[in-house]
Amino acid sequence: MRASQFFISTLKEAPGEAELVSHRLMLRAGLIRRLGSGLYTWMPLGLRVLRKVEGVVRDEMNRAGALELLMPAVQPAELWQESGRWEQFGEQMLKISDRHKREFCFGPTHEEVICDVARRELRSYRQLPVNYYQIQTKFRDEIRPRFGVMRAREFLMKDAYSFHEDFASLQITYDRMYAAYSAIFSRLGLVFRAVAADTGAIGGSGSHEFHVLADSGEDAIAFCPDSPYIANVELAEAVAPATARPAPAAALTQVPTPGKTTCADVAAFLQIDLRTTVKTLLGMDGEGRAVMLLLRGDHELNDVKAGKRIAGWRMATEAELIDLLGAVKGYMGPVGIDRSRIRVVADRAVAALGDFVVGANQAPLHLTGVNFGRDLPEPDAVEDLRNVVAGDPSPDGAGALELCRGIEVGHIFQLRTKYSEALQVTFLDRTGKSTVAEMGCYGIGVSRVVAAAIEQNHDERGIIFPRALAPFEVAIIPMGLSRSETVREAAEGLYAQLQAAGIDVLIDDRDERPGVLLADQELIGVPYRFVIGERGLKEGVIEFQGRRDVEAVKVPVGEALATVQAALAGN
RNA sequence: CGGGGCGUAGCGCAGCCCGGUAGCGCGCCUGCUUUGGGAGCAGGAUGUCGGAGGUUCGAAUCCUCUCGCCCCGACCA
Repeated sequence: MRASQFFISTLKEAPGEAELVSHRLMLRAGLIRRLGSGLYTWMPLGLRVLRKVEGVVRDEMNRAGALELLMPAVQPAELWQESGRWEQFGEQMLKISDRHKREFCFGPTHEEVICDVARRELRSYRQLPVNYYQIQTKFRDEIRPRFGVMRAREFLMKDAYSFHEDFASLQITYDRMYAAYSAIFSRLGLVFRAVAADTGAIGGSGSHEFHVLADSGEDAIAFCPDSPYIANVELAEAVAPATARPAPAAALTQVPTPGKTTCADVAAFLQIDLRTTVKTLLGMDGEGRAVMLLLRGDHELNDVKAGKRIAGWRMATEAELIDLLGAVKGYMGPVGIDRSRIRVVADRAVAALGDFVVGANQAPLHLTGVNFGRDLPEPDAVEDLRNVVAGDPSPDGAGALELCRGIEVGHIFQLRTKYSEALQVTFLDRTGKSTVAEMGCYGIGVSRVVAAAIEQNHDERGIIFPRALAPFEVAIIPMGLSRSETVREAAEGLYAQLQAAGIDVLIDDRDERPGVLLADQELIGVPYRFVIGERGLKEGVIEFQGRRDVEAVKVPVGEALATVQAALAGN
């Protein structure tokens, strides 16, 4: 490609809207342009990158035996009513109606549609297993779109859905997808981890998320450096303390703590270890019954876990709080409450505490030296309610957990029969019996991968694309193209040579100063470049430099092709 | 949705508090010079000051309403 014939539109300064590095760089490099909140145009340069990701994904999906199809982006409401998700999906779904006032949605996902395809087409176990996939634009009306293409409302996704005669077959395909995903993200040159995950709103049983590791990631991941254990913090189990609860040693004492309404404040004020304080959270279960959650002062509630242990869990409203405990915000506690009205669920760590500190349910007072069994009844239940923290023992017993952050770029689920049941995807099994198909689903956020890759690969000059996603693999940058016939000949010669060799090459023949050409190449993230100038040509050499290299190397003109080929092969 | 903030030239911003009819840098256009790291000089173009209403002799500036966007929390690829 000739830069003069292409469209390179770089910005020296990033628009103020962009916060995240990848977002700023994508805007500055002219990969994307914003149309509205969560809506982006992929400019020619950015589209090349997006297409490269697609290409790798498609290639590996095909290799893993999946079949590409393309479903409509717009889907009729009836299908979603059938699965029960028309209402359930809620505000995230963009609902639209046609001229006949018939209702549709812009597909946020395609389980319903694929099930419709499957139930019409699949009749016999002989047709199974099948794995259909598509690369489609999705729309989810996110509560808060942000970080550019990272959490856009409209985004490009690869979604695959497999159908099986039994669970064993699903397991095989699931494992194959796991392997395919690993191959995809490896080929894309990303540092990633497959992480045990919560199944979230989509439902089902087994599930893994694929995370590109980056400090800016929105997900927290717990892993054990001494074992293969790795899980999303949402799911990671906080194991019960190994030590038994100590016997009460201190007397129950009421202490005034004016203005100290958080555990940290109270601990600092009383000069005690934060780990001996207990925080009290009041909420409601799905049936409107009050539940009090007890967590150690240094721990955080894990909402996903709470939701799983207590069906319909939500935090209490101000009014409910006043009704149940009086207006004692900041001074709530489990001592002396009406246990017939309020169920107490303690986190495992709390259950192992003795002589702890809680709010006294009276304005400026806390209680110290509190003990279960003596000062208040044992909790009604002891559960794992908290987020793990660094240093917690690994659930597999192999060592201590550490935390890192990741960007979720892929997710695979064993859906089992949740959708196939609702939408009646049945087939005749080996015995001639009508059976509901087992189902798996497998997503990759194609557009998000681009942002994640940049998040992981950049420096102060710009993007450093891994070869597999780079818009161009090599840039030829001639110094003074318009002034030097020698330079022109050498540059054009190399350009033709690289093109003939099938290398994705950009020759920057724009009438710009050298500084501009070099800066643009670096911003855009082309992984390799040749700089061709009269100075070097006099000695018969041109300069070759990898985007991460500090210095260029001088290469004899005749060896240029072999040099890039070697570099590209090693990448 | 709740909490914070911002809308002034293509981009980044100043001006607003204390009303007097809009400015800076980058970019863009023309010419000359320059040419191995985002050039120099000279000349030039560009604004419904987000929108509507109000106060005022006069509004980017004050008031009211509205729209859009960004940031922090619950969602997800």
